[in-house]
Amino acid sequence: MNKNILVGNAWPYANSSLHLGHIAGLISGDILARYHRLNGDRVMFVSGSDCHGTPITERARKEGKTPKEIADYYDKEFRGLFEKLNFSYDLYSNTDTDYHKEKVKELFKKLYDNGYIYEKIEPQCYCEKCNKFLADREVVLKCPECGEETKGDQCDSCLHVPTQEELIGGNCIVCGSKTVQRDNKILYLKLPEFQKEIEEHTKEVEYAWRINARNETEKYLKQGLVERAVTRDITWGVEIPISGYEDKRMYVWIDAVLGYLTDTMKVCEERGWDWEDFWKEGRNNKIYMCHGKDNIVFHSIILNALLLGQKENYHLVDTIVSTEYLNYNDQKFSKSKKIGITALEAIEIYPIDSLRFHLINNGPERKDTNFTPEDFIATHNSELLNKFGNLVNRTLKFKNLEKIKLATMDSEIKDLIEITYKEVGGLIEKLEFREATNKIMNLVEVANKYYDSKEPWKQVKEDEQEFNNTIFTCSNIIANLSNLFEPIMPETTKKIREYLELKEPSWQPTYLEKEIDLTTKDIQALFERIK
RNA sequence: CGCGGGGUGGAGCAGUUGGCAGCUCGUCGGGCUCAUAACCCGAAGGUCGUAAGUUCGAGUCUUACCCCCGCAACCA
Repeated sequence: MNKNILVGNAWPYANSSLHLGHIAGLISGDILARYHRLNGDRVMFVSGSDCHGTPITERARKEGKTPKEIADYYDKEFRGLFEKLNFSYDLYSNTDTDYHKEKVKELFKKLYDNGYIYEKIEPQCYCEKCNKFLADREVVLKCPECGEETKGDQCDSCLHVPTQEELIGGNCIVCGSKTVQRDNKILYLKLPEFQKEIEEHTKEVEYAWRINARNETEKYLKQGLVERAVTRDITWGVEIPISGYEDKRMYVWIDAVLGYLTDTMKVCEERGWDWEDFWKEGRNNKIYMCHGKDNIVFHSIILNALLLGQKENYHLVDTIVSTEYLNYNDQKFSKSKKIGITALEAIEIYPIDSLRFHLINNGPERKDTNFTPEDFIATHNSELLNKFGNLVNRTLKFKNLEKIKLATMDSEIKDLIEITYKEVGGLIEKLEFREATNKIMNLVEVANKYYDSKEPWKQVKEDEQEFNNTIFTCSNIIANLSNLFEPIMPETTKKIREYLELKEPSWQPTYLEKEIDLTTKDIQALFERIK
């Protein structure tokens, strides 16, 4: 009955610090992973730092460092960040490990042997002084459209994309000397061969996708898939396991998306599990991929093509969890303009669980949303502290209350709790996390209303049994909130479990089974007011 | 005609197959005193971007138009 669930979080590129927008997308993965674990599913939640590629190489050259130094710096930063955010990864690795590189080479070789990767000889810009082939972005030329000086991949001023002919005679971005044309060997992935299979698979599963993923993927499929070059003329990256390509490296997107697979293999080796349970057909499994909207086609098309090309009965990606963008005070996050804050800065000044809650409850699920410090503080103070925190306080710190005694649970509340699990679970599986948090908050609100209607401050003087029923019912609501909020606010729910002496959380109604002695406990407020 | 997203009470958003316009925050008035002045009740506030059309009936369908935001950059 229980499923094998693979949750893949996009591999952040180790070239700059992550900001809140990245986290707003990646938090989805942690919600799904935690939710499925509570459900008793076997979960593999993986990610890692994407260390290779041309941008890091360029930057290293400019700063006089090695690409590895740059990648290592950010890899370390990302690890610290995700740990503080309590992302429950089964493995967070990076693309520069020997394990990853070896496995990727095997997978690449398989594609080649199966005929999906083939060699093409094409003339390309070559710098005789630097002694290397240049990528488009490494060629400087005068834009034939607007006349501005620009890089060869796209004109910064008029957005014109130069043709191959227009690049002829451009200059090398490094040494400035005039380039010559020379024949180069390039390996291409035959994406068109997978058009039909990917179309069919997409049709089958995309009802569960975010709308932007459907639109974007359908657009590419409609245009018809085109071949993609999968080799690059750089020295920083995964080697090409084909003879004659010793001086080239793999296109980063190929090795990065295969990281989900190599991470799974690694964890399974360590745990004695069968990695194929997560990646092959007929294993009662499901694959989620979580990332921003610009990553969609790499997961919905390229990764699936790489899996199909193995010809080994791989299970394709089921669900694309693609978020829109998060803006900061109505502007895009920008380092140079100093707009927004990095994730590291955010976790220094804001409570982690409140930040997680706010990024979900205010997250860019269907359209770009806006993060402002004022909104965040409103969420923290008004929603979390006033409603949820206060409910816990007014119950567990009721004046002179020494014990939560076993009593009779209000039956309507009991029904509501049971319904809430079903509804919230359904919403999470439909990727409607915002609505899921609203549903849980609804239970909090009902609890506060119930509390007021019972007036326990009167009951305590007039009818002890009724008073005990009220406190017992509220305590049980809180106990269940610790389950329901577990995917969203793991630190807070852990505190509640300590207060109420609850065992491991799970996605089913939980009720106190023994008296709780409050006199021995130091009950702290769950949230502190931000002023 | 480049592509895409969006315009709903002060703010942020829901509104599935067309059927009395909802939620959270904020504001105002009242209640309570268990609680971190938190909680509860009530009220005000919208001609659903504009115009025309289809319909017994449109926020929801059709057409035209207006406005905002992405799609280039260190950036998801």
